[in-house]
Amino acid sequence: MSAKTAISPTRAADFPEWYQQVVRAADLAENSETRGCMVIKPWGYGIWELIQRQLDARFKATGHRNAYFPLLIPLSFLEKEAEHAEGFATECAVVTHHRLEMVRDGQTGKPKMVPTGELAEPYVIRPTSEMIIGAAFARWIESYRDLPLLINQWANVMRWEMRPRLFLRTSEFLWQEGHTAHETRDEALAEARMIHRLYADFLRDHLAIPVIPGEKTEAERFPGAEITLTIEAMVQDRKAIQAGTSHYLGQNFAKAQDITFAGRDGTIEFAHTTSWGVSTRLIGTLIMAHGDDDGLVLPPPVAPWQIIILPITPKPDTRDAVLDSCRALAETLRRESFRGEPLRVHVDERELGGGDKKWDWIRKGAPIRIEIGPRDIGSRKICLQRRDQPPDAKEFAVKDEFIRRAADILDEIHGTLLARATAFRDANIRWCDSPDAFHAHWDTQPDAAGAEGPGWLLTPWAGSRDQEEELSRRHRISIRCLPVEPPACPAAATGEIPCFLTGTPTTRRAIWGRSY
RNA sequence: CGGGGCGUAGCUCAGCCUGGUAGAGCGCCUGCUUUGGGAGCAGGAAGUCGUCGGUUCGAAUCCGGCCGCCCCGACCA
Repeated sequence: MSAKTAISPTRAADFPEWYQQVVRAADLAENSETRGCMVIKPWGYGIWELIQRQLDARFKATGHRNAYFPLLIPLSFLEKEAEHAEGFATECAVVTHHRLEMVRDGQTGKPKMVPTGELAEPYVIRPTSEMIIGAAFARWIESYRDLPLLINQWANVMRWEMRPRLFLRTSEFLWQEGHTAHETRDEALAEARMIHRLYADFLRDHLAIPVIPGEKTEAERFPGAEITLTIEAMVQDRKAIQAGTSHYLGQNFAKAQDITFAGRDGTIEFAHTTSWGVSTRLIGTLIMAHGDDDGLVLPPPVAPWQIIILPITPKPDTRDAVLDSCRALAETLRRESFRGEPLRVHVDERELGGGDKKWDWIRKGAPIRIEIGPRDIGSRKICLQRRDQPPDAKEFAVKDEFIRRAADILDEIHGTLLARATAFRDANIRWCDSPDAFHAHWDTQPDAAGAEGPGWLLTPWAGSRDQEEELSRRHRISIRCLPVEPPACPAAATGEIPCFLTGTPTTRRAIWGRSY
């Protein structure tokens, strides 16, 4: 087996660069001419379409309906909720004109387009849609009978980020944003928590990513929210990625926008609202969670093609027979199903060297590769290769046997990825109950470019916001969440014990880490 | 937005210090040879040297502005 890897540098040598190389090698996306914005290529967009379809089914199953709201939000809308406005103020793209005029350059005579027709009121390109959707909710909701109102939108949003990274933080990104209104605090909280669990389950079952569900501290909350629930994923450089959030907004937005209803006793009340979202950042998380030094590794549920059939055609005279056999196998496999959907199978008939094709699909992360050559037709055998195994690992299987097992193998691959990611995460969360150990943990870690970052700490925590922010600044970390349930962690104490910093007895736990 | 690095062929980069209007490898195209594997040989196509301006007889090369990318930080549901 060759020691050569398909991706250079390796994860260990330079993780950020490795990430970019995987995005390129797997043909997922590229930077565009527009600053901070990406072109999502078919293989990457195919992953997004699958995420979208499968999540959408879960939203529908829990009573939500899709709608669509404007891209442009009147500036005055954003001003209505002070905390919200302040939170997004520094990253808004603003539309100030509504036409262009052709003018000729005085010296060169070259035509130039200049903006003209200044708008009386500028528009903000939505960084999120609470305000424009809230305005609609205010019109739609009159009585308690109109509640709950459960709406979701699939859309693009724009946040003028200072430091973009493909998929992880781009200026424009694709996401879904759920917005709901409820009669009572309890109902709204139940909604926010239900979606929170739905996200955690989705990442586990569809992306093979184990997450830690928890609550954000005040310092990390969504601007304007009362409670922000988050799912936090650990990726292979041990950094945390906030993979999805679900907010209980209290009556803050209802009061700012007059979302009121006539209650059961006839009095006018403010609705309790929620909002929640996941974005194309999930794809970045996926790459960093499962990718290896040969490229992307896709969990089968979101692989645009789950099985790649590679015809081996060494001789022109057997070529047609091999291709026919491959196409027939693909057709048969497509009648099999994986989790209720037909298997997604592709025959790669490109006129390329066999090795080129094989490595192309390794880099793209296709879960299963099947090779069929002239000799296999007679013997009814296939050569099976799995992306959760080394590139040269192969198994010769009887074709009919494989057809029956295909979906199970995909499940197995999913299980392998989830188990690996879970083991990695659990091995990199440590219990910490003293300030000295806490500081030492962050201070002694190498600050290299490679995947050698410090793991997470789990601590008892009863500190103040100021104390949290001081520790965060000092070590360039943050409280990722106050976990709903503390993760498996050797030596972790349970029950009411002293806060590691203040000594105040507490049952609360915090997870600390560096994040993207 | 601060600090650092960079922008030359599709990709990775050399050339820049010591100005004289472009090179390599990979990839691509063609042909031959190979063929259970990221092949070999030969030939070929491909670049307004990020952009605008300045210095100069002459700028990829020197100087300045701007744009973009990468890393670190600040910021960031």
